[in-house]
Amino acid sequence: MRIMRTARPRRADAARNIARIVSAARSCLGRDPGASIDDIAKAAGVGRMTLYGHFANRAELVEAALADALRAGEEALAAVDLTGDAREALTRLLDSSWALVAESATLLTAAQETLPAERIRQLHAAPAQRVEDLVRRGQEQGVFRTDLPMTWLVNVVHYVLKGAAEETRAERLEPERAAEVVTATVLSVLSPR
Amino acid sequence: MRIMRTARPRRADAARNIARIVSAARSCLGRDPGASIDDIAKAAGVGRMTLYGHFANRAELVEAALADALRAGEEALAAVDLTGDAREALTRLLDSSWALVAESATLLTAAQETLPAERIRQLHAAPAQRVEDLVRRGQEQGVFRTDLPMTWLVNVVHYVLKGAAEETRAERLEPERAAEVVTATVLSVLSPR
DNA sequence: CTTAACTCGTACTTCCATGTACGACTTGTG
DNA sequence: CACAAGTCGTACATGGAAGTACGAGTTAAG
Repeated sequence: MRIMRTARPRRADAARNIARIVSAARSCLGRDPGASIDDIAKAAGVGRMTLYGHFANRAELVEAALADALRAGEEALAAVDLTGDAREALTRLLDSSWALVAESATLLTAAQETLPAERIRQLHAAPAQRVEDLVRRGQEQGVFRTDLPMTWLVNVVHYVLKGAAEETRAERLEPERAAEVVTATVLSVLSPR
Repeated sequence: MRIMRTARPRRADAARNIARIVSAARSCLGRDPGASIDDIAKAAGVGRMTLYGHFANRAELVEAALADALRAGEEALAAVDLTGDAREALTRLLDSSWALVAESATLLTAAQETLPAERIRQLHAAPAQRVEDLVRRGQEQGVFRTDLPMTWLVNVVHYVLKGAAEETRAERLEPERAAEVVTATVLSVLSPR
């Protein structure tokens, strides 16, 4: 996104187009990680040149799309009540996360091909921290296991979510059951032996 | 691989080159799913034209590489004792699978970008069946859960293995601990509540 | 040793996506 | 309404990888 150094305010139509482009990028890259700039511009109902007017290159666009998806996710997740029994809190968190992750799993793949790993890690810091805090709290309550590395416990949640997204896409798992299956699986992984 | 219709025997040097190419393809695609034909030919110590003499296109080559990896896997896994307690059998199977899957996870990604999903499913039929049989036997013994769909139980094993491979590559998980962590995780997922 | 099989360099065509350059047209905004 | 801001089509330059064509040289096998 073009940097406005001292804030000559952006024109309303430009702002609207940027929003449409980012949204189109999220949905196109969410379907096909290799979607071309052209595809995205078309999906946004905008000329390719307009797109280049706002994003200098593919990487900038992908980053904006990923950042937007994560921002939307943060918003939804901030509303989740994480107090009380850690297992129940995790269930609530997964219920809210499921749709989000399923939607953006493919987008993340696209990002991994374009953006440096470090940048992606930074963008994910907030949601990862949220899960880590919850897992730690569960460990202190004695309801979550402590015999595996913390990073693994946190990331395996992500892998299970991604797997479920793939199973759903391949129609081997009914979307209605997905959240339940994910929750049951993750709780099993986190429970002490 | 060029089809020999009525079996004029292949020359020894050609057979050797084919083997080198397939092996190079496995290792190149195992590092970078987007490796070019040229890269692979170079890694095999062979001219690009020689490669095209044996494989008409990229897809054929990728398929040969994947098939070879799976063939090697089958060989190793056929030796595993799957009798007795299903949990112990699964532990043995995972110990042997771990290195194999870690090695070929990226190759599989490459295949998914080139080959039709159906073809990949076919190639994986044997190993998937092996896991499924074992899970079913565990269920009959009452040591594995029955409240989640069979396809999920089978595939989640794969997702955990792939996840562990990624964690290892990112150096967030020590290779020595990987097998243990995978086993503990998978056993937790499969155990009844 | 003869021959067919195989190797492999060079050079070429094709294809596709990225990114740039130009310029005319349209539309918000003060 | 005037002008800057923004749109966007056409055209072009670049670059990388795929796959083809040719042909001279090399080598295995009977």
